[in-house]
Amino acid sequence: MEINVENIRSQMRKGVLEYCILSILDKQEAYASSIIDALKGAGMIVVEGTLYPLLIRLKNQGSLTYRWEESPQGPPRKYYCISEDGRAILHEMDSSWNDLVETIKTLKQ
Amino acid sequence: MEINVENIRSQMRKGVLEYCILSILDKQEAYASSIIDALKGAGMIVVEGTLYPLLIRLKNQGSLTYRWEESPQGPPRKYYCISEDGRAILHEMDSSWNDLVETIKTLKQ
DNA sequence: TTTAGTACTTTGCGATACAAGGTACTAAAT
DNA sequence: ATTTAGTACCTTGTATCGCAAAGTACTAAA
Repeated sequence: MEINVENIRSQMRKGVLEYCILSILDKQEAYASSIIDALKGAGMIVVEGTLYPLLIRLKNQGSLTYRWEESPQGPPRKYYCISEDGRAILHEMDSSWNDLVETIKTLKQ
Repeated sequence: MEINVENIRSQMRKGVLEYCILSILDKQEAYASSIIDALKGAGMIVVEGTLYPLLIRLKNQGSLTYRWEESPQGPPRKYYCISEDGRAILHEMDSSWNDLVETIKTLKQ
C-alpha cells in the first residue's frame, strides 16, 4: 500500500470544511466560486462537487440563507449569508477545533 | 435542526484519528485499551468500535505490526508497534496537519 | 450559429466514525 | 464446579463526508 498524501489531506478535511465555509461567510457573504477562491487563497483546494452539496446542506440546516444576484458577466450568482443559527454553530465549531488542536498538541509532546 | 456538538466533533475527528494513533505509537508500543486511555488523557473520547477496525486497517496497510503478550490479569493483549512505513506516513500526516492548522488560521484572520 | 466562459446541480463511489452486539479468556465469588 | 465480573478483542450495519464525473443553463464574443 503506497502513501497517498491526497487521501490523507482529503480525510483531514472531513468535518473541517463546514467550519471553513462558515468562517468565510462569517466575514462577508459570498457565492460558490468566490468561496473556492478564498479557500484556495488560504491553501486549501476544494472542488465544486464538494462545495455545492455542502452549501445546500448548510442551507437546509438553517445555518445559511441565500439570495440571487445578477452577475456582471455570465449567469446569476447565488450569494450565501450566515444566519444566527449558523453563527451559533460556528461558535461551537471554534471550540471543537481549538480543542482538537490542543489534543493533538498534547499527543505530540 | 438542533446543534449537535458531538456530531461536529465526530466529523472533525475523521481523518485525524489515524494521525493520533500513529503519533501515540510513535512514542511507544501499546494495546487498544492503553491507546484509548492515551486519547482520553489528551481530551479525545474514542470507542472500541472505532479503534479496532482502524488498527486492523493500519496493520493491513503495513503501517503497524503487532505481537501478543500475556496480561497480568485477563486475556492476552495485542501490542501494536509502528513500522518504518508507518513513520513515513506519520511524517506526511504531520505536514498535512500543520498545513491544515495554518489554513484555518489564515481563514480566521 | 457556434464557441468559450461562468455558475449551479446531481449521481455514484470510496472512506471514515460510531452504535450495538458478540466472542473469548482469567480470576474471584458462590 | 459453576457462576459472575472484568478485561480484551472483533464484526456488522448505518450515517456522513469529500470527490470525481457528468450534466444543465445563462451570457457574450467570435
